[in-house]
Amino acid sequence: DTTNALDALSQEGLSEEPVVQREKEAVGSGGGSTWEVAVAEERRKRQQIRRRRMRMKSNVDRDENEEGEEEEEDNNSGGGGGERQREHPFIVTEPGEVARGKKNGLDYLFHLYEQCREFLIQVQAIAKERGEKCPTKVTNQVFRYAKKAGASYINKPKMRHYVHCYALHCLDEEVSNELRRGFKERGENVGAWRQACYKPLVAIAARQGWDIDAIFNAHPRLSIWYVPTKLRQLCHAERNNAAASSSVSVGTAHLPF
Amino acid sequence: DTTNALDALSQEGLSEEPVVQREKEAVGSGGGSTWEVAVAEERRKRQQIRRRRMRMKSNVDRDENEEGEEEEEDNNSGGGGGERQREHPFIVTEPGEVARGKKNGLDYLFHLYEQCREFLIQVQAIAKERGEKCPTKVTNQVFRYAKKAGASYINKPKMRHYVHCYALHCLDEEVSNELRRGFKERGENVGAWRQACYKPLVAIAARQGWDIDAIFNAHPRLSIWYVPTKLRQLCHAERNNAAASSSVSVGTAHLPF
DNA sequence: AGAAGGACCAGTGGTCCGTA
DNA sequence: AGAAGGACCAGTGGTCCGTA
Repeated sequence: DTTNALDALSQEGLSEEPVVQREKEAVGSGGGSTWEVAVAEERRKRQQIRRRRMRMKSNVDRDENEEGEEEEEDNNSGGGGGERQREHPFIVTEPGEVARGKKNGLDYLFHLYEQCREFLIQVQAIAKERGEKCPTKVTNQVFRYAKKAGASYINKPKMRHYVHCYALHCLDEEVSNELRRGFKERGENVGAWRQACYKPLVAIAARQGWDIDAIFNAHPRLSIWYVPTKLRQLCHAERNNAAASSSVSVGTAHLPF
Repeated sequence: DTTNALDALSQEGLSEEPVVQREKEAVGSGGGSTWEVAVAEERRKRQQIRRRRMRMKSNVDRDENEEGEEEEEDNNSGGGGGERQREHPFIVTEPGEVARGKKNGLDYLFHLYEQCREFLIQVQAIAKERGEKCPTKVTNQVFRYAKKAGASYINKPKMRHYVHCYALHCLDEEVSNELRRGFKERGENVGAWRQACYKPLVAIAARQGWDIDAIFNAHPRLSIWYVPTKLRQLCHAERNNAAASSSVSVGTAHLPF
């Protein structure tokens, strides 16, 4: 069937890329600024803790090596033989286009969401058979099941990262397709395309009373995914903006306070 | 309003009862036996761990007291002034009957479920206002909110313990009321009444295709409560029993294997 | 620089079991 | 003996950040 064809298409050859350094993540736009400051502070604190822990850990590693032979330098094999390989990174592709080289396309990305749905359906069937609690969403349990079933290329951070892109694909395939074509043409990277998916979704929410949860739940393939935090926040912020500006235009006719 | 009247009714005077010893809990009836053995073993292991931890903890307590003055004997005040008092225990009451003495009646019990619903509605309103994730069930968050709002007599273990009793009250008030009258008349305790609530619920499930989750979700006041594990298990076990015996009666007409 | 995902963390559902 | 509930625990949703 077509499912496995797509799988095979994107699975040959896995990547090993060079390393550079790390950079601070840019803060997303479009929210209340005091809130963002608080978030940034919190993040800074955690980073400190993490770094301290990290340093301690590497000390321990060194200590554990003190006795025993000298390790070969530049040895990155880490002990065992089969290091788990990463998936190829995504690139922006047009609908129907297959990614060339060590890349995966967006049809493949969306296909992963369909696969998760199938795994959920299997988990649900098993739960019902056993009379156990039956998940309605793609939970940790489903990701675990997918891994056991051999779909090691499916993981939670990745799926959560692109949920809103899949949402746009479900809710307005025309708009989604046009966005892909535009971003491909301009040679934008996946991150830029991903960011751009938010805006049309907020526009859809605006037309439907801002209830993004209701919008997700009304769609049979989308209802099994948790609404991403950032999308929810954007809808909320934009609703407030819209309300504020409409109340200004109303308010000036009557009284501002 | 009537809400506060009921509250006041059950709040005067709090209990201080004598202490005896502890006993092993009887295992519930009506499930697969190999499974129950496994559960019992698991429980035994945990008990050992817990007891060991307990012993260590009381050693530490003693050590911490070593320096400092001798404590007065039989001092159970524990340091501060306002020890938190427990609620009066429930007794089986008829519908409309108010419990006498240091007891609470079952109308009061069911009233607590209505109060939780009101707290949930408030939590939902706040979440929507803030554009945050909106709970559909009575979650930890709701219990925390209830406590902060001063309803310290509401707590999770208690509410979860009697959910199925409330379910029967919601789903078939006639049957629920008759059960209460019968158990009161025979002078049964709350535990016995609570156990007896399972059977009519399973009968209701049997009539509706065994889907206890669907039954809970279809009822507006019940849908906000998680289906209790034991009720789910009983429905599952009974469904299998029913299927087995019907397949026997069918099987004998054709072939047993 | 951009991206994939191991691994962490705060707070959850669930309920045991020391306590009154 | 029967019951109320503090407190624990395994596994969750969420996502950071060291890694390729």
